[in-house]
Amino acid sequence: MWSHLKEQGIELPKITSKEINEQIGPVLRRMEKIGVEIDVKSLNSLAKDTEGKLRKIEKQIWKLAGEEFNINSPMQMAEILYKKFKLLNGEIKKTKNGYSTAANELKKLEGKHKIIKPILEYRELSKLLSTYLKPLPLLVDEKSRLHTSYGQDTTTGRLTSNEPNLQNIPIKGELGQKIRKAFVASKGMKLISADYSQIELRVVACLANDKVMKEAFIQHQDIHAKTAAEIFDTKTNKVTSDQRRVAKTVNFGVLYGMSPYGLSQSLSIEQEKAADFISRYFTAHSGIKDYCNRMIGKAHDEGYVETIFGFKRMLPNIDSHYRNIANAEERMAINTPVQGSAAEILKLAMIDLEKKLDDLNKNKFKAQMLLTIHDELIIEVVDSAVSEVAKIVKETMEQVIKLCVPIVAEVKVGNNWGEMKVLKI
DNA sequence: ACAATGGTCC
DNA sequence: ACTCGGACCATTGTA
Repeated sequence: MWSHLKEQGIELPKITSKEINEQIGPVLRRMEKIGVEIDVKSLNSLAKDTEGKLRKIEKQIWKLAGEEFNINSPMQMAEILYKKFKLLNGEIKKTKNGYSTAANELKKLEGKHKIIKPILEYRELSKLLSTYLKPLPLLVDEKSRLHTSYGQDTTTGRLTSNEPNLQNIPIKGELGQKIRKAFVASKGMKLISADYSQIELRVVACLANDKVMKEAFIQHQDIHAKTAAEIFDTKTNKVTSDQRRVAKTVNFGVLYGMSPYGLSQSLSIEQEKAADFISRYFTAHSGIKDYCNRMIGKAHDEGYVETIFGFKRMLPNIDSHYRNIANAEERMAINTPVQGSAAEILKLAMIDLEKKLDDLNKNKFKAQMLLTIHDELIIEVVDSAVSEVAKIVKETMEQVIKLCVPIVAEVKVGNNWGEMKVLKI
């Protein structure tokens, strides 16, 4: 399938998706067993603070609503907002049973009623309280370490994490940051985080052999700014931060097989505008356009698509006469090879790194992998070996496979997961 | 026990 | 009219 990659100078390690998954197994079991240390006191203290704040906001919301109701109930919330206050402005999405009260929809009403803001704040805090602050401290072992379980049963080849899920620990917002800070290195040790920079876009640049995108990565350009220049028809150095933000969404959209509707929703713009962005994007990136058509064609012809190491995803409904079902599988046809190949690259790097750390630990213990979060690794390392290990991690990740563009991993170090400093290597 | 809704991450 | 890719989990409300 991907034999054409060789002609681009890409060298694939001689290994199959199945072998990667077999070899990553023991690595994952070891990471599960080791676990990650949590500052339980800090989480408990944050939980207390947050409970207090929630009680306050709850009262405020009830006062504005003129009655007491269960803020956690979308049903009761819709009753208040849409029946009592008639805040429907014509652009609120419907759910199966009524009008949505999802945050995205409520934001459209922020200017219309004072109750919206505290509701959004309540939602954020109560989410973090009930999903992270309350449960996590109950799950630590006698050494205050938290042990997740990694799974491999996904449709794209990504790993999963559950009981607890450590792949969706908050990062946004003030409280989110504080929660990350409660993931700490043991005494005398540091955490190293290493994440691939735009690995999926680099992968698709190669899968699609897209001239413009390849050039951008080879020259280490700001890919989102460059895309902004293309779709807004301006110079890269004249791109505004707003234009760049839009372009970033467009670039993500590519990976998801974007439709004008989907793009318009995530950018809160008109569909016509979104369609125009997409059209300009595909004009600038004919390689990507061809790639999309090739994957859809393959799914039609063969019934599946696959990653660079041969992980297959069946797409049995690609010929459905229900356009929405067929369209959904077309998007999967576009996304799966990208997301899946990127996942395989990180898994390969983990297999490599495990061996190197084993060697390093032979004489004296120095470092161990703790977590994997799709394009990121968290490693715990003794203070004295930080720079040595950081270098090994970065090189392992960047050299694990030769793509048609450079692979870049950013390495950071800190005493906890919430405040890490970039390491120049 | 289960579906619906909503929200966190990459 | 089309309701963007991949996961896990909490809460509500009904069965």
